[in-house]
Amino acid sequence: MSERSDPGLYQAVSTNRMSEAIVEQIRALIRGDRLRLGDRLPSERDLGERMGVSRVTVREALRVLEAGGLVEIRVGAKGGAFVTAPSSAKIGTGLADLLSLSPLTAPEVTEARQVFEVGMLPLVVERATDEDVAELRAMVKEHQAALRAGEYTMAMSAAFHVRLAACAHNTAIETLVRSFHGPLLMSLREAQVAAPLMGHRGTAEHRDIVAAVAARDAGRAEEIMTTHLRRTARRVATTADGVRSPAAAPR
Amino acid sequence: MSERSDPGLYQAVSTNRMSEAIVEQIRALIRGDRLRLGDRLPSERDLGERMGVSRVTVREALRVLEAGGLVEIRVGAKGGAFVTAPSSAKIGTGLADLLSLSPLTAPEVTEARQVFEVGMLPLVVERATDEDVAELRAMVKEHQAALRAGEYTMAMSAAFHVRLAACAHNTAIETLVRSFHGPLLMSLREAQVAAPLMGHRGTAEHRDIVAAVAARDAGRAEEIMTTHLRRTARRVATTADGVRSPAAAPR
DNA sequence: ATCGTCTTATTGTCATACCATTCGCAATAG
DNA sequence: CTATTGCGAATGGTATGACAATAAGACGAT
Repeated sequence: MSERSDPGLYQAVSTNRMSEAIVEQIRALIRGDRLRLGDRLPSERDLGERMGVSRVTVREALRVLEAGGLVEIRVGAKGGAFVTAPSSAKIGTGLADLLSLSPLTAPEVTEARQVFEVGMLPLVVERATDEDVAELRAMVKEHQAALRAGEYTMAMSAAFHVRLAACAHNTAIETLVRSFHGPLLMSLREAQVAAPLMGHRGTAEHRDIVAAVAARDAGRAEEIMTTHLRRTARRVATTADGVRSPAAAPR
Repeated sequence: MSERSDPGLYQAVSTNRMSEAIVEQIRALIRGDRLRLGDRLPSERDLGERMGVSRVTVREALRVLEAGGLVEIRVGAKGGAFVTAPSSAKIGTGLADLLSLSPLTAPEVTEARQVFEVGMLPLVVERATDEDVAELRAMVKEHQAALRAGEYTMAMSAAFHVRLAACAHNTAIETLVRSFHGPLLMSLREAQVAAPLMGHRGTAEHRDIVAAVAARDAGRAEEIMTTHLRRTARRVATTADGVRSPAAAPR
């Protein structure tokens, strides 16, 4: 992590794999805007013929592109590979996969989340519409009802945070927050069961955050959110030492 | 964007593709810790036989897993698919791809970046070691020299920001910052040429940020960074209206 | 006009074969 | 005895050709 001139952007270009070369070529076409959203690539046979490779090779390339969310593949006549914008959901799950399987630990992810979710609040406060606030309020109400019914879940909490992020009216921010909640949910699901009372304070804080947003009081929102997330952080710390604990428990 | 109970976590499970089923199966094995870091999967032929599918199908599954950074594939005797932790670099490029090809616009990404890079500063200030500061200083010096020589590039600026993020000593944060810089670099490369003088103020601000970090003055660091990034944001706004402009310019 | 049905283009999968790479081991040379 | 060389086997990478499954559109029968 101490490289000076930031490699990591410049990847090893040596790939003695035909399919990888094809992936790069098509990726370049997409990045370079020569292939656009919705465009259809030639059929597998066609591509293979043009590039002088077999269909298998082309197919492997397409699999990779598909996995990366760059193309969508449809079967049947008029089917084929279509350039697609990775949906927000696709990005989210991709990110979640990456995060949950990476060497990142839960505390690290949680900390990053704190940075982000607190940092976004000024934008949220500035841009939240009346509809946003109304929906947040409804959400809190709903969650509190669920809480009384003993049906409050971490998913609800996550939904709140995502909805709050949406108030920043910035897709990038919302996507990131959404992604953060994926892997964490997994690691926290049982913690929730272990500490069901947590929800009381949690939803109360949610309510207060909404109030602060409604009052356009960024400082107060940040303050509450900081406390709120710090508690989550503590919970993470006491539950697991990693999203995927590096030295896993014996099976 | 207004789903209440956060689907997106629950994906369509219907995939009538053999290879996808295999992917899911292996992914589950990895998540469930039945396959661990460094473990070697059976050979393609072997896997195919066990699962009752052809080698091609297995290979396509492996391509997907490989693209997702879950396995690494080595050729030769004793080769095969090995379970691997996605490297930070791999995550970064995956993220970069996702970001740069998503419907996210450059202003959005920039804004998210502002949130994040400013928000992380307290952590940076708190945790930066003497070595960190020394290296940052060296970096700034180097960049200023490059600037005088007319060789200052956006890549250098990006490297600085990444190095600064590394001072938070949190891999998640560093990875995110690194990822943010990938797509942005692309969209800014020519802007840099258009406004070469920009570097003077940029490096000066970098220097001041380092000074603030050294002085453990989070407030000051945030202040400078905010200004610094706001200028970048303006540059982005005037250069392109999107990382990948949705309605692209005619070719 | 509407509803099946056929045609056709395209992906999904298979079986087999051959090449390239790499590792381990044994034969051989010193 | 040691070091080098060379061979063989395991494994991924690619090619070929074939057939099945699917979906869109054309066409024809009612």
